[in-house]
Amino acid sequence: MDLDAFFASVEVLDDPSLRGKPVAVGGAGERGVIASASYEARRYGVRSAMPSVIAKRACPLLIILPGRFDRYEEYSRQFHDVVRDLTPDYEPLGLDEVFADLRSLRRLDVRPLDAAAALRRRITNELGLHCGVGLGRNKLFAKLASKESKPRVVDRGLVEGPGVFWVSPAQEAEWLDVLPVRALWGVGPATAAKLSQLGLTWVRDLARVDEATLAQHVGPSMAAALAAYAKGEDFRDVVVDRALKSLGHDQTFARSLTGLGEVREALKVHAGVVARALREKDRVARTITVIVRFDDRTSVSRSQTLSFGIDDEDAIEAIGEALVQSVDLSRSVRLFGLHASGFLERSENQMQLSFGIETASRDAKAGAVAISRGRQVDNEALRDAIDEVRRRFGRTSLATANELSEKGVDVATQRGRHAFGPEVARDERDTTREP
DNA sequence: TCTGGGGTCCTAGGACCC
DNA sequence: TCTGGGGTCCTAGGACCC
Repeated sequence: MDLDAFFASVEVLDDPSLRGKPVAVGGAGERGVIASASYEARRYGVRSAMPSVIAKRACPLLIILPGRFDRYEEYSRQFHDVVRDLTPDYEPLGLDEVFADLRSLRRLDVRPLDAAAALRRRITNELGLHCGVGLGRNKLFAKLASKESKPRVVDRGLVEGPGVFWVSPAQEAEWLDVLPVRALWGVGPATAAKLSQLGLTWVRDLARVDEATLAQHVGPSMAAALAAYAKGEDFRDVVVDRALKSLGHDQTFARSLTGLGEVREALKVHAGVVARALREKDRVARTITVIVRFDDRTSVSRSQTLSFGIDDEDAIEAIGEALVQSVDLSRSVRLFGLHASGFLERSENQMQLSFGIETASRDAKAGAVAISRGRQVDNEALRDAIDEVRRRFGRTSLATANELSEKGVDVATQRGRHAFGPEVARDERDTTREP
């Protein structure tokens, strides 16, 4: 099941004056891309993943809005609530899509086609959104069916989709027969090119090569998946409650950064974002990774794994600093990313916390972390209060003196007064909240 | 026309342990 | 003296999905 033009549709719901207009969500700048486009925009050829510059050219009146992901998450939760009423056996994929295992409906004597239609009605009535449902014997056919359920643009006009589509077992073979390999899960541009070199364009072509040969070109894992798909088989289960494995923050800059100084400034901001995300999700991370992409779009990454988990900005920044130092920054940097992985439950980390300094001294580059860990314990109450204020009033409602100085506020003259002004206090995206 | 940001998974090499 | 085979963990890079 997946929501139609999700981000763009939420924007239209929240601002009805956008209804009927070509709307997209994405980055509007020179380096922006489209994340989601309304059907009106799609009539002009606007598609997700398209560079915004191209989208504007295709559709000069296109309205490109920045994403409001907190809002999309609210809708996503409601979407999941409706799905959960149907079955608890579902697996979200991003914010706007779920795979659901409907076998439990059999016991209740509910037909999947009826359940799907009822689900669509509820999504429309309760959320004001539209969604398509694809039914099939496994994820492979469900996904194909879901695509078929959607509205389509034909000759610049919009053609309604059926809303619910079922690939029945009897039809599976004929569906596979006309399917290009590129349409399969996991086959992107690179794999499609490799397969093309082997003369494999269609799914039916895959059936005539043996898996070992395939594996030499695309690896054993991909080969096994492709061999299965060619037979209409799909070994992927619907996994309920998939655990989060990593989180991070990447930013492409409108103007590339040059030199260690500018990268350090980005690192500081990123460390704050990642640290807050870890705390919000109640995780501590053992591995910190930095990613640097240069103007020629080549990337390098550096990572370090500690013997204990961290979740505060000072520690993450300290590790990030050491990692950034090991990157040659003589070329300008279009993207900087900071990621955290190797999660521990906070309770699993307690032992490490009390032995933090001793443990850290065994980690080659983690001296700085030991210091900030000591400080973290002292400041935990303050930190939690800061998190809470930012959660309620927006990320920019509080700023450190350093951040204010960077914004040009003369912190020294502000002592004894509230050292913030409207330019930093107000989250520009949300004017309904008064800090 | 020139490509985001949130993620997951796979591969390959090296270090290390038993 | 030179050596294996099973396994885990870490690092770096790449492909892919929404």
